[in-house]
Amino acid sequence: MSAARPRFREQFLQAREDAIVESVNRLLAEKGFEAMTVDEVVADVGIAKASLYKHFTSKEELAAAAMVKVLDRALDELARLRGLELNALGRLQAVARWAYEQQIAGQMPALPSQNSTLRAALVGDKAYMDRLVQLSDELGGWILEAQGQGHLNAALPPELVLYTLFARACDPVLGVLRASGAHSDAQIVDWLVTTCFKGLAG
Amino acid sequence: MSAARPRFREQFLQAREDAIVESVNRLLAEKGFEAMTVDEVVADVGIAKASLYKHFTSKEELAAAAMVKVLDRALDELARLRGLELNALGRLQAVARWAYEQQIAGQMPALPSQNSTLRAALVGDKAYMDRLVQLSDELGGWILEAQGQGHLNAALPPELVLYTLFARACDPVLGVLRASGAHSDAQIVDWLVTTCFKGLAG
DNA sequence: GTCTATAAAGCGATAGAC
DNA sequence: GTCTATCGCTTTATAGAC
Repeated sequence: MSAARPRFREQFLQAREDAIVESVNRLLAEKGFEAMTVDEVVADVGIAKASLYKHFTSKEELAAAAMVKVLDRALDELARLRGLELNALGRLQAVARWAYEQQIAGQMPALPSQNSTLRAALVGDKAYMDRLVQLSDELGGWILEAQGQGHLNAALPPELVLYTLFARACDPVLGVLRASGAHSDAQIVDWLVTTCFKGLAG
Repeated sequence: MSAARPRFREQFLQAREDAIVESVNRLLAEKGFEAMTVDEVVADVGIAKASLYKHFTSKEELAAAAMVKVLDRALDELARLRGLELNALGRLQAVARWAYEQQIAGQMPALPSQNSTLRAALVGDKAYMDRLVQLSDELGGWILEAQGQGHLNAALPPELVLYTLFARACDPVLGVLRASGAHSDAQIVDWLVTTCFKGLAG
């Protein structure tokens, strides 16, 4: 163990890890897990591949680190929303809006639900699972509250509502609609929040 | 050109191609485009890889052939629905229901919207594009009709409704809800059709 | 057209010098 | 810890005999 200025060294390494995770987050949002290569990540950060593997032992662990970060941002947003004067439905709609805005900003990593080795790495990651459970618990509470107030369809199982919110956070409709270039980002987000909660019907 | 029983030979080759496309369709529905390997396809059909490449010149072309088949099935369903006594909204809901049932049956191939080489192969495939345009046109007409009758939210651009229907056909919510094992397939389909058209709100 | 065998390339991960 | 160089594996695609 070196004794000389361990603080500086520590901070430098932490900053490098943050840079890696930030690149991974952006690349995952851009192209998804399978299309993202470790070579791209290291080229983007400007380090050698072997250096990256000193910080993270696998590509899956990289993705897990990015997911931890996005879950932290989501939990921060939930905390912020609790401080506002909104009912449960309003908070849930605000969460959906936040997720769409993250996606527009290129900050919403997209992971394939099919990849088994990735899923195994995620469920084995305590930092990830803890945050996922906490997020699900808090949202679950809001869902029950909104259903009790008659603001959410009480005939739907809360888990269905929760899964739907998670799925809509990565809704590909946003991307194709945005690529058409015919509407503003704000307009698109409004429409998507509307269709999520009120559906397509008139 | 051989002159001996060309009909039989032709039919045999057609049957083999059909078997290939059927395998591709199932594997695409199971694991998606990137996770599906050509080796799996040929192992499933029981032929050599070089034989497959005599019928299809690339993995992308395989996927396109599977998409043509599923679009044909969709167009057949649209023709069937036109013969029923349903208004435009009812037909659109029936199409959504049909798509969910295809997904449950493992017959709805899932293609990544990000893969650029795949997209290029698809837009360059006339058979695929013709069917996609025809399907979009017919659904677009129903959407306008339902909006005119006040049964669909007329404030939403028709393209948004169309993209949403396409996206919901591959909605991952169905898979995770089904994996939980707590509900019947019919119940899940009903819920998803409801959330698609009426949203989560009560 | 179908087969066996192999080429060609991409990618995740690591060895070993510094 | 970081680098260069490379391993080892997977996967797409093809060559050449039959």
